[in-house]
Amino acid sequence: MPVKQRRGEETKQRLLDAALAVHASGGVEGFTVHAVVAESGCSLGSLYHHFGSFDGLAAALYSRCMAGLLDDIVAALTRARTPRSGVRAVVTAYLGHVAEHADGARFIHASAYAAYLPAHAEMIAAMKAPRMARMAEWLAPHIAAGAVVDLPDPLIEMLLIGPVAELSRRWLNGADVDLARAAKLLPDRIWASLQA
Amino acid sequence: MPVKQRRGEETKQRLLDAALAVHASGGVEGFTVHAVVAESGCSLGSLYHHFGSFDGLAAALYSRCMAGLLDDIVAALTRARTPRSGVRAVVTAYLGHVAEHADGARFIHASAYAAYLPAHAEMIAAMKAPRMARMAEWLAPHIAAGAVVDLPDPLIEMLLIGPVAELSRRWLNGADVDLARAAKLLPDRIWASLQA
DNA sequence: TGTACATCAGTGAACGCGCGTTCACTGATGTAC
DNA sequence: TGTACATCAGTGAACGCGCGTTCACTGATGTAC
Repeated sequence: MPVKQRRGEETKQRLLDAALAVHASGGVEGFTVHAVVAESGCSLGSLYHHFGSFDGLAAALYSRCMAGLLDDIVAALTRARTPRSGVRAVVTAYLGHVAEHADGARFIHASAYAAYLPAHAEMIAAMKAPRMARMAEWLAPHIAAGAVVDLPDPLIEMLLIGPVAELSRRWLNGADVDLARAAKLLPDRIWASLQA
Repeated sequence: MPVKQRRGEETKQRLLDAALAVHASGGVEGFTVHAVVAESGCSLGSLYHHFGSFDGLAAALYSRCMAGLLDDIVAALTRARTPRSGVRAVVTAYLGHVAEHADGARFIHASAYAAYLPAHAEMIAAMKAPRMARMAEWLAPHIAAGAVVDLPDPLIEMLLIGPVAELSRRWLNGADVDLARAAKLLPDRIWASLQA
């Protein structure tokens, strides 16, 4: 049986950290294996040893960033009781995460049309599925009780996440947007669109 | 004085058409000068003669696609009288445009974090400004009359466009989404979030 | 406890491919007189 | 009307750079007995 060594995990994390830093400072254009390796202090061979390919590293980084975002949202949602406070929790958790982890959020958004997502679709789906399920479980009783509109599957998510995601995208692109103010004003407006 | 020749404009359009086709079939990864030139039947030199660089061509294509989308939205909005019908007009026009010009919409969305947008920011801003102004003009009296919520600048746009943009992104990425059904259900929900 | 050994982890020079770009050139167009 | 000529438009082989990847190798770790 294969016996993993501890330092291997440390090296992987160091490479992922370096990749995020390179993407944050150099954008999609500066995001290359050689730049990541130079930033990390690890060797090129180590990167390939642990991730198999540069796309593999990018997919792993996406997965780590997205897990962080979803975990923050799920945690906030779990604390909420009413659907209205649930909407507020999701919106503020999303915007708070973006503000606090701007580099990770930028990487997530910039990955939208990248080839490494379809290439590692199963791994990413496995990461997303349980977290999305917890959100759906939270929401279901409120839909059943008639408090939240009963819409075809993705539309509720679109109404809830759409405005927040679009706003984050602008802010991440350097537009002059006040996230804190949006976190105060948007929840009630979005709740209005979801209330039955 | 420089005298432009007619065939120049035809060549430019042929190159832009080819670029869109290449992006549609090969994605961001297949989107290269050589692929575009091969698809177009024009020469590499012609591309550089007219666009200066490959980024220049990409920016011009983005501008053409975005102008098409905004023109459709503005035209639909102009026909509407009430704010409620205006919201419906924008949502259906956006989704209709995406369905009918999927390649162009995909190029727009995939360009979000590309380097050629900041590099040609003035040209793109010049294309957007008058169209955005017409939408703002349409909306202003309804805000003044107290029919639409008075929110800080980008938030109204986020509430209106966010869910639609996010849904389009999913559909363009191949998710199983019913755009026609969304066009029927979303407008009233979005209107609920904008009504004062 | 200590030594042998299988396997994991790490190294970095070298490679080949394909990218965006250049450039010296020919051909087409439209204006001047 | 016809010819000269300036400029626009189009051509494609060639170039160099930087990308992702490979590979033969050394070193570290942890288990077996």
